[in-house]
Amino acid sequence: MDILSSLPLEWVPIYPMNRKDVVFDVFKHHISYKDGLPPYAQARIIDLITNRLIKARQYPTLWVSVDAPGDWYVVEVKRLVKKKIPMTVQPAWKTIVIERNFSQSIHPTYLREGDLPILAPRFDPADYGIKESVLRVLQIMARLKTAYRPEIASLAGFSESHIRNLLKQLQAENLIERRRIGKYEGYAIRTKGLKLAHRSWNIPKGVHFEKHRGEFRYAGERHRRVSRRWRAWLEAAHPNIEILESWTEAPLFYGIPDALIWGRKGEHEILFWLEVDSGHSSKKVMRRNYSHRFQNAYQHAKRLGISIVFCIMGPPWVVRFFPSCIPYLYPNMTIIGQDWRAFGKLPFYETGGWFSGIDNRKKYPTEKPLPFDPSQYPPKPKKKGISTKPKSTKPKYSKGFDDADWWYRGSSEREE
DNA sequence: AGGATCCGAAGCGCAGCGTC
DNA sequence: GACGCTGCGCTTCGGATCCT
Repeated sequence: MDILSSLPLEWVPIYPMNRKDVVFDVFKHHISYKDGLPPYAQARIIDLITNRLIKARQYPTLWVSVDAPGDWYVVEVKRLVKKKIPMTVQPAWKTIVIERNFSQSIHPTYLREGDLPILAPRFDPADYGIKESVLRVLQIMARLKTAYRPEIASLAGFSESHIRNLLKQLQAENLIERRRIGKYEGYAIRTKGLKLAHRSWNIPKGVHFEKHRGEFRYAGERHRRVSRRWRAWLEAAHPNIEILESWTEAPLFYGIPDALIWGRKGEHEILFWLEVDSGHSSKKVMRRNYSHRFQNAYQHAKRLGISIVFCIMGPPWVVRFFPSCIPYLYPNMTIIGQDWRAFGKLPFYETGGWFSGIDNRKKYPTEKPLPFDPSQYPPKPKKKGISTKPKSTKPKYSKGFDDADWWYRGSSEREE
C-alpha cells in the first residue's frame, strides 16, 4: 500500500515459527538525543508513525531505537509514548529484540511469499548535502521559529562565532532568513527549512507536527531570552557539569519548564529545571503554582532515581519571595534562585537545600518591603552569586524590571 | 528641548587551537 | 593541511541618559 512507502522506517520481521510466511510485523524507527527534540516531541512523532502503521498493516508493531547516553532520555520516551500497538523502546546498542520486549503480545501476520513492504529511506543528511552541525542548528530553529544568535548558540552548545558560520550556510541554502525581531535583527526559519527539519526527524509526509514541535506558551521578550540561554548560563556558572542536551519548554510531567537541561556529573544524571518568573502574577498564584510543580517534580525524580536542580529566575523580589512558595525541601531536589539579569552566575549549591544568588544586603531601587519574614524560611543562602557593585545608586526604573539591567558588568566575566 | 555621549547587544574578521 | 571549533578585538546600531 502507498502509506508504507511514505514511512522512513526499517522492516525487521521476527519469524516466531521458523516459517517464512508467518511473521511478527516489526518496524524499526531510529531517534537520537541529538535531534534537537525533547522526549515529548519524539513521542508525538512515534504516535504519528503508529497511526500510519495502523492504517497500513493489520498487526504492526514498532521498535524504537534510541541513541542516548544514560537512562533518562530513553525512559522518558518510553513513558510518554502511547502504546496503541505492541511497542518496544530500546537503547540503540540493542540490535535484537524479542517478543518479550514488547508492550503487548504480538499477533502474527500471514504473509504471501516475497511480499516485502517497501518503505521510504531513513533520513541521511548526506542525501541533502547538509552537514550534521548545520542540520543541528536548523533543527533548533525549527523549534524556536525566530531567534537571536546567542540564543541559538546556547541551545546548540556551540560558540557564537561558530554559530555565525553555520547560520550563514543555512541562509545561503534559503533554509532560514534574517528578520527583525523586536529591537534587533535575528533569524527566522523558512518553510523550506521547516520541511527539511521534519524530514530529518523522519516525520511521515503529510502529518501535522506543528503543535508538538515548538515552544508552547507565549513568553515576554526577556523571559524568552533568559530561557533560551539557560544552557550557556549554566555552563558559565558550573563548568564542571557535563551537559547532554537542553531544550526550551520541554514538557516533562505535569509541568513545562521554561527550559530544561539534561546533564550529568560523573555517572549521575541531573535535570536542571529553569522557571523564569517575571512576577506578573500575584503572589497567591505563584505559591499555588510552585507548590504543585514541586510535588510533581519530586515524584518524578524519585521514580527515575535522578536528582533535579530547580532554578527560579526573575527580578530580585521574585527570587526573594520564592522560598515562601516551597512547601517542603525534598532530599533529591535542590532549589536555587538567581536574578535574571546576572547572566552566567548561579549560587553555589548542595543537594536538598535552597540557595539564592541574590545579595540580601543590597537595596534595589524599586524594592518593596518584603511581605513575609525571611528568617522563618529554611536554609539561608550560603554564598552570594553577585560580586559586582552597582554603578549608581540612583533609582531609575520607570517601566518595570524589564529595562533594569544597569548594574551588571559584562556578562562574560566569571568568578574566581 | 536637542544634541552629545554612553552602553549593551549584535555583528564581523581573524588568529589559533586540537584532531584526524 | 583540512576541518571544526573557540576566543578576542573591533565596528555598528539604537535606545537611554547626560549636559547645556
